[in-house]
Amino acid sequence: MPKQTFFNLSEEKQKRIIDLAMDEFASHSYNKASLSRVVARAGIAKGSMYQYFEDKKDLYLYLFDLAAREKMAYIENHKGEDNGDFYTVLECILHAGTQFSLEHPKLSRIISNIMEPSGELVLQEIFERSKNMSYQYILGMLTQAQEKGSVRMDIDITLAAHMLYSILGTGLLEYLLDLLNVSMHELLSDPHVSKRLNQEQLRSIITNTVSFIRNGLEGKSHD
Amino acid sequence: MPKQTFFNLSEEKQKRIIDLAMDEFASHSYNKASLSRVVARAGIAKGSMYQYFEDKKDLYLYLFDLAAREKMAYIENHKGEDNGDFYTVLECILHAGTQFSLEHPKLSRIISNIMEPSGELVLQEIFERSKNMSYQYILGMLTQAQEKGSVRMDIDITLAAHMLYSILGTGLLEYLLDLLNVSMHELLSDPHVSKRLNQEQLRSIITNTVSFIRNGLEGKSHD
DNA sequence: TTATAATGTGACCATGTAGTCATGTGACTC
DNA sequence: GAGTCACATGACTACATGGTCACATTATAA
Repeated sequence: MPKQTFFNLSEEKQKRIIDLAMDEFASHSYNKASLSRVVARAGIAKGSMYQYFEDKKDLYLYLFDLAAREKMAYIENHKGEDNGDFYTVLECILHAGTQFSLEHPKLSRIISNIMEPSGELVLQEIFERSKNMSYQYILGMLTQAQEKGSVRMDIDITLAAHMLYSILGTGLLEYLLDLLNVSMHELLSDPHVSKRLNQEQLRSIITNTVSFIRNGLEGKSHD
Repeated sequence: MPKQTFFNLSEEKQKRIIDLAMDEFASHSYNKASLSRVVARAGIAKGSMYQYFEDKKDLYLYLFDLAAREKMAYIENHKGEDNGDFYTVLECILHAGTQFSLEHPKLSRIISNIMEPSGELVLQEIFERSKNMSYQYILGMLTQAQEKGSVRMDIDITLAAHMLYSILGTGLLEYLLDLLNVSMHELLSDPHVSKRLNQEQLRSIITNTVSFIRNGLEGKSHD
C-alpha cells in the first residue's frame, strides 16, 4: 500500500505518477521496469517516490490491484443477468474480457506481467492467488453447468477448466492480434489500433469460439 | 554461432559449460540470466566465455537451437506413421510434446523463455519465427483435415489453429502441473517429479483433450 | 515572526551486469 | 633452446539499478 504521503498529493499529480508508472510496468516485466525511468519522466526526485511507496514491490502491487479491480468491474458491468445459460454467460464474459484487453491494453498487460518469474516471493504468491481465483471461477461455472446438464457428465471439468483458462487467457487475444496484424507492442503504443476491429467481427469470432467450446463439452463423446 | 574455439574444447568441457548455461537460462529469463553466475559455477574465467561465444545473445541462441532441435527430433520420433487420421496424429504429437516437457523440463523451459520480452530485436525475431512455424504447422494439418472432411467446413481454421496453439502450448502443461501438485519451479529442480505421473493417466488426459477438440471441430454446429 | 512538521531533492552507495584487454601459460614446431 | 600460436585469466571499464540520507523547501500553526 502506498504511504499516506501519496494520497495527500493532488489528484492530478497522483494520476500523472500512476499513469507513467503504468506505462513503465506495462512495457517491461517487473525486473526490467525501472523506477529511475519513471521518476525521470515524471519530473520528480527519486527520493520522492520512496516517500510515496515503500519500495518497488509496493508500487507494482498497487498498480496490479488497480488494474485487476478495473478489469473485474468492467466484466461485472458487461456480464448481464446472472441466471443465463452457461454458454451465454461464457460468451458475455469472453466478450467483455476481450473488449477490456483491447480498450485497456496497458492495464491488461500489467495484469499479465505478473506471470513472469521475478524471484520475488510476494509477486509469485499474488500470481498464484489470482490465477487460482480465475481458475476456481471457471471451475465453479462448469460445475453448475454440469449439474444443469449443459456439460456432459463424462467430461473432466478440471481439465476443461484449464483449457478454457488457456483459451480465454492467451489464445483469443493472440488470434485477434494476428487478425489485426499487429504485435502486442504495437497495441500498447497505439491505443487506436483496437478500433480497426469492428464489433460485428469481434462478436462473430467469440460466437465461433464459444461454439467450439460448446461442441467440445456438450456434444456426444467419441469412444 | 559459437566460435571455433568452443568446438576445439574437449567434449566433456563443452558439455559441462552447456549444461550449466542451460540451467541458468532455464531458471531465469534472458535478461536475468547471468553469465557471471555461469562462469562462476563452471569454474572458468569470464574472458574464456567470450572466446567461446560472441556475446550473451550468441550463447542463448545456441542453447535455444539445441533445445528446439531436440524437441523436434523427439516429436518426429514419436509421431508414428504420417498417413494417420488427423485426430490420431494430433494425439501422438500432443503426447510426445507433453512427454518431452516432462522429461526435459530444462530444454522445454529454455524454448518457452524466448517468449519473454527482452528488448533484444534478434530474440524477438526468433520468437516470432518459431511461433509462426508452430502455428503454420498446425494450420497446415487443419487445412488438410478440412479437405479430408475431418473438420467441419464452417470452422474458421485460423481461429482453430490459435486455440490449438494455446491448448498445446500452455493449457495442457498447466493442467498436468496442477494434477501433480507442483509448480514449474519444482519441476525444473526435481526431474524425478514427472515419474509420479503414470503413463495410463497421461494417456487418458490426452485422449480427453483430443476428444474435446474433436467434438469442437467435427461435431454439428449450433445455429 | 518564529517554531514545527511535512515534503521535496539529487548526490551518493552498494550491488550487479555485459563485455574488454593486457598478460600469462603451455603445447607444438623448427 | 627460441618462437609461435591457441587458449586462459581476472582485474577492469562503463553502465544501470534500487534504495538512502542529509539537507533544502514549503506549509501550517502559534
